[in-house]
Amino acid sequence: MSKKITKRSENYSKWYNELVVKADLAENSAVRGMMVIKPYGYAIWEKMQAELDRMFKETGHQNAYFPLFVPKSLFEAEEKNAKGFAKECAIVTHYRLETDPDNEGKLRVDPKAKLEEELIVRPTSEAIIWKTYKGWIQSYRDLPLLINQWANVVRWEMRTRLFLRTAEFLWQEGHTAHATSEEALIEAKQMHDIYATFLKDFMAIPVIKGEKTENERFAGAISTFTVEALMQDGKALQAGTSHFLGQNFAKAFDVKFTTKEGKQEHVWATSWGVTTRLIGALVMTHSDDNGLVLPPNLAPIQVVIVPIHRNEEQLNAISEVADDLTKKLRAVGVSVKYDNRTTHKPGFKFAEYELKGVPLRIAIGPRDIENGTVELARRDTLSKDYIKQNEVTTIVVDLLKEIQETLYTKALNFRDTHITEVNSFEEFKKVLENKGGFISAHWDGTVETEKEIKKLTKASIRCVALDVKQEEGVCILTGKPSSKRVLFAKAY
RNA sequence: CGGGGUGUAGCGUAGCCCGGUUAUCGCGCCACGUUUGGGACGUGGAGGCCGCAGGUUCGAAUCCUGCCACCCCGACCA
Repeated sequence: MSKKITKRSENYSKWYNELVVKADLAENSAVRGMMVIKPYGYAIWEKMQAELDRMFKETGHQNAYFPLFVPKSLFEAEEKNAKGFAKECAIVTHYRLETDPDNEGKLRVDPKAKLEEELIVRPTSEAIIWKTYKGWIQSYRDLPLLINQWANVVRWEMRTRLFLRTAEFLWQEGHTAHATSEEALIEAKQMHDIYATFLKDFMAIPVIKGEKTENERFAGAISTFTVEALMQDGKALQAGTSHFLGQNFAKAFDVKFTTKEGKQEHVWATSWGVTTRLIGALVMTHSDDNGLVLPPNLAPIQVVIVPIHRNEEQLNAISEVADDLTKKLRAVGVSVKYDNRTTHKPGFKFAEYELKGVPLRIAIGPRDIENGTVELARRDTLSKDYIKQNEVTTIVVDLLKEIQETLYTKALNFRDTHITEVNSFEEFKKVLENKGGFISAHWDGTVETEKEIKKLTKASIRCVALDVKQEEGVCILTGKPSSKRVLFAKAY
């Protein structure tokens, strides 16, 4: 059995197997890069959704749902946005099939059923949402409008990658409208903070909060705030973005409101989103050679109980203890699975739940029944201990908290030791090649230089950190003056 | 779309250069029995349009042509 993961760097997709599979839709199908999220993977997404949704609602947002299809004329209304996504759109041109007279039992597109106007499958929903907002906003009393949508979007990327860049993905997209520029900017920053907090507290992933350069900015945005994470292989991953859109969309869709003073003004907008890519980030941040390692706050199963027995009599005695523990743990909000399958041996189950990243495992055998103990094993450290049955609940609760913190600390430590300051282009290339991670360097602030560095090294500017300190220096490529360092990295 | 690589059972593969019995092996799957404190063992069994189409040949997994798919690297991107 070769389920054990031997080489971490080889391919993260081995870890994904528990969570997701590539969609096997049809032979010769043009559909590529779609994924099927398995129940266990989807359960993680549901937990993420629940926590994010709670945070959104606590900050005054509401959920709504907008259509999947965007008429082309609507889509092209905001020019920059349309241009940015034009190269990766799926387009609906017909609405009916008919039996193919030349091909028994087959269907073909009915040429008479051509749509007058093509429909774009949303790559993002700004257009359709702003078209709708136009009808909802008349007065300053209608503002702010704070709406979020949980949806799927389609981006027909030339090259897809499981989890990180699938052709269809799930996400949430928030779209807000405000009376003033200041208020919109505060909203964009607030959501940026919420993402950083979510990543830290639930995913145990440390992020760098920063702003994107003009070159990396969202199409149609004035500024893009990003949370950047670092994966175990030294590559950076954009984990979430929040955009200040200015009045671009309000102007494109003519969304105006009457101020208190009776003046007509365009509204100010934000949009922000995170996607199923976060599951990829989770996997690539914490997992080890034995498989997934899930932070307790997101693990669908936090504790698994495995019985060890020779006969039915023993199993019954163990089940009694297991059921009791299950009840007590559930009472304090711990999700527990008692795996009493008799079709698999304990060793098999141990390996299986390690692969699935279950944070804690309790094994109960005849010896434990005699001694009033259980064996408790941690997924993160792979260490084991015998503890008293009557102490299980308190120890488990504490340990889940501790594992959550340990995972974060470990990831933070890795991240911090992989931010390297360099002062020359030679040094830059050397660090990039040998160590990876973020490279903090001076840059002259031009798009040309950024593109040139990317061309030469494949590294891009991930962000200008919000907490960056002013510091005189010279651009590592051009030698022109620079007032602060920016963070470069190779990215997914 | 450009460069490189790979398609053999659910998964991983041998065979291909040099054409020739019934296509190899491991995992997984099914049945029965013995097992169960770290991925059990034995016996028996099922499962294959050898990516697709065409060609060469007495004969093709193997040689030739075309196509398709997937993987890696670029351009694009959350």
